[in-house]
Amino acid sequence: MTTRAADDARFLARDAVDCLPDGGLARKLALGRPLRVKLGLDPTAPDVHLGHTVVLRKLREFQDRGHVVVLIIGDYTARVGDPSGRSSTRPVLSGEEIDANARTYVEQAEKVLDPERIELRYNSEWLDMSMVDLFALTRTTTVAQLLERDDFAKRYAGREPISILELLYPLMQAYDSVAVRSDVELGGTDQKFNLLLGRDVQRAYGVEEQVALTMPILPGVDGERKMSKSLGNHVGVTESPQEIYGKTMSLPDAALGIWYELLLGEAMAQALSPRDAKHALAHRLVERFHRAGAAADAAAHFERVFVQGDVPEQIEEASFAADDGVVHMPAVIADSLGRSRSDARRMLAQGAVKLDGVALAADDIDIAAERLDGSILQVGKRQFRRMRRTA
RNA sequence: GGCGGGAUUCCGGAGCGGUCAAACGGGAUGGACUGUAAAUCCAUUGGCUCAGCCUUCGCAGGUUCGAAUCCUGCUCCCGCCA
Repeated sequence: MTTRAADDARFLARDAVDCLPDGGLARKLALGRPLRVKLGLDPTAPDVHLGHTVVLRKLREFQDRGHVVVLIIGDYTARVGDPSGRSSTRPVLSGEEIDANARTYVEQAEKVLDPERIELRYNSEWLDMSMVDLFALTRTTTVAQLLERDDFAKRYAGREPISILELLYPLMQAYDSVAVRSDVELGGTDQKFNLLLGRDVQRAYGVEEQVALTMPILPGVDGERKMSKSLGNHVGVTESPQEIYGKTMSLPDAALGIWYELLLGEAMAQALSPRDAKHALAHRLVERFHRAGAAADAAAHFERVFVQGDVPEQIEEASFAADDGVVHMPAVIADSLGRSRSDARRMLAQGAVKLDGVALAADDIDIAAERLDGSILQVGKRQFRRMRRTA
């Protein structure tokens, strides 16, 4: 029993950065009951991306061993809004928006998690507390403790503003752990402080302390910075097979190893060339989030459009009108691609516009409608429209 | 409560009476190249009926032939002292 717990603990913590305190996870597992493994979700950004799946995959491992995942929708915190001053525009959301976002989030998370072993909770359930209760919560922690957190410490030292509300966020998150009696809380390494604070606060409330398990941060498609939607380097799990495949292929070779490790949970086969390894990775990621066969199609699309520089199989249609048999290209490009006309003119001037694969000259501003009708308009490398005349 | 600093184009950040649609960096887009939507190099980056015109520099007024730049009021933000 105890040996088994130790083995399980070793397995579950194998790719974690921290698993605190030492031996804590094995002790929890030795209790022999299903553990409550907590993950907090922010319902303001309902797009689950590959970075999130690192933690979700870990949760899944717990589920597969009979434990329960407690997903906490931070609806109350979202309603309060804006934790970091003006910097990150985090709008205050309405109840309906939060509900919708939460549903979307869970739906997407279930691409990785086992829906049968999820307990879904909303933190408004317990955070909508009285001042007296809030004071009790704030009494558990000192400002000095909160200032231990890296970003607070930096901003405090640099005399940058830190709002009281922001200081309260870690406490609220910690209280979530009290409320759901979590045995383990997961997060990225950037959550380490918050997860540990959860232990302190649980202890203050006389609740059994949770184990803090942190997973490495997945770098985004730029291979450098952490994957996040706001940095625009993310790959969403709901994106099209083509997008997932293409974005994965754009990953710098240097980041390949980390992606293999964190997303597939295995080392990259050394025998493969970076190119082949990346294709294999892209293939498996697409398969994970889409129907069987989608990966092969995406690979074919990639080969065709990016490697061969060819036209994709599926092209959106765009219509144009031409009263006098002549069309004004800047207007057509602007209308069909959603750019401004000035931008369209620049594209023309730079030779970025092709009609059926043939580049238009910079002075092809007005062209015959017959020439455009039925042909494929291409702007840049990857925007294609099949043109149809309407008038 | 007192004193001081600030609000600029997608972001950061110059500019401090004309030569400003506004330096520079980031991002984005396009081109070349490539196994790649990577890297690198080059170009573009407010709008338009485009050799010109129109709208931008927190908001509202004012001074001036002329203002992002000066003045007044307002809004918001930040810091210091108490």
